[in-house]
Amino acid sequence: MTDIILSVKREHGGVRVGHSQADKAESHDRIVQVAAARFRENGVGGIGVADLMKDAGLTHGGFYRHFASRDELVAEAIERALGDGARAVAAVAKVPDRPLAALLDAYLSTAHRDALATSCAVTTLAADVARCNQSARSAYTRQVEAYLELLTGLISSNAQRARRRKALAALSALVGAVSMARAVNDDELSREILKSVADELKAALG
Amino acid sequence: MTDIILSVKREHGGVRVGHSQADKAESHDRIVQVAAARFRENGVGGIGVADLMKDAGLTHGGFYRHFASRDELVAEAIERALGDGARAVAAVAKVPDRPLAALLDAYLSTAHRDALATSCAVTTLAADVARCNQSARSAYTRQVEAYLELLTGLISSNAQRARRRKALAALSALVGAVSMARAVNDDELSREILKSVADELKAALG
DNA sequence: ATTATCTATAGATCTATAGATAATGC
DNA sequence: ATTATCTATAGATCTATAGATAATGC
Repeated sequence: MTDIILSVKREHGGVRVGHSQADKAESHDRIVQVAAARFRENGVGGIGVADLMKDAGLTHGGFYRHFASRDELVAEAIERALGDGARAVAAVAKVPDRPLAALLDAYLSTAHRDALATSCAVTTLAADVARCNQSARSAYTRQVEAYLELLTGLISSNAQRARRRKALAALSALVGAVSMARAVNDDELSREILKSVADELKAALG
Repeated sequence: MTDIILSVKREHGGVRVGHSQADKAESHDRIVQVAAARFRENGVGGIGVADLMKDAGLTHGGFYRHFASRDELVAEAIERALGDGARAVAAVAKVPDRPLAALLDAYLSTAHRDALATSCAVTTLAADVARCNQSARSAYTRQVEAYLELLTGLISSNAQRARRRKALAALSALVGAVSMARAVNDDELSREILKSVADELKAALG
């Protein structure tokens, strides 16, 4: 509704700081974005308000003009993280040639395994979300359903029920494979997990 | 080597407390056991030394005569949690009739989904272990290999390589299914995930 | 005048340590 | 004498708040 005006930032305490409403919206967005990344890297409990604000280029005292509590940021950041992953997956699924294989290869790549900050939150934040408030869990549930619809559409099978069941098994395998591939400290085994699940799913769903 | 003598506990500060070496070994074991349970329930960072000691019936000051640091307990407790799960799975796999189906049904039961404190650490602690020291990650890796050997032996297929690949995909699906079943806040979807993966795996591996 | 951010700090909690207490075990 | 545990506390860290500062926007 209100126009977003990109205002020039001014000096304050030696650091360029904005004070307009547009600046505030930008700051809010930046805090959520930083939190969405750092929560995936360190776990939801693994980074504090002060460090998050520092990462966002702000001081931690300003935090509570943006959020009533840390929990409020947690809810927003988890929804953001889930949305980030959703967009990435949707993009891959639009590959013209063999979208299912492209999706499986991307999800089960070492790049996805290692890029925690931008990784799929359905895997990376599963344990944290299970201990979270209902709003975060609802966002997670919607994301799972979105993945299932996407996969169901890409699976070649006659019966709708069989496709749904295969999609559930495939999504579970993706989530479990990346979880384990990150936890083991044997890189050969880690790669074997990713490769085997990719091969097995291609055979089962192709 | 040394005989474990169960000594009678004496009064101390109004609470029965033991002071023998056997008592110390018991205390140590109890702390690790409590931690293995609470870390699975609350996450490794979700409970402090004082609360763990309270749960073990001790005061938190005594902690550092048992462990050099909290991290040392984390390593021991994660190994314990992994071992607990391994024993439970091995027990189910010894069911005389259709051990594979029994294993899949037990792992994918709502009981296992809900019993966080005693649940399989390969699923429950995956994200925490990924951020842990090498000793915890080595224990996790060994446990994954143990599950794979167990599953490989239960899968009916000719080629050894195919069985190994199927075992990797099956274990991934188990881990992912339970992770998601815990995080979603829609019980119908949660049960559908568990049931569909059980059906799909039975069809793929039977 | 209002407000977005900053500086400073209160209060809670957490890891770790020091010294006291009461038992064990030679 | 040694030691397993307890009481008490130091020091660090974390969430949240209060009041100051410097900008926006009427």
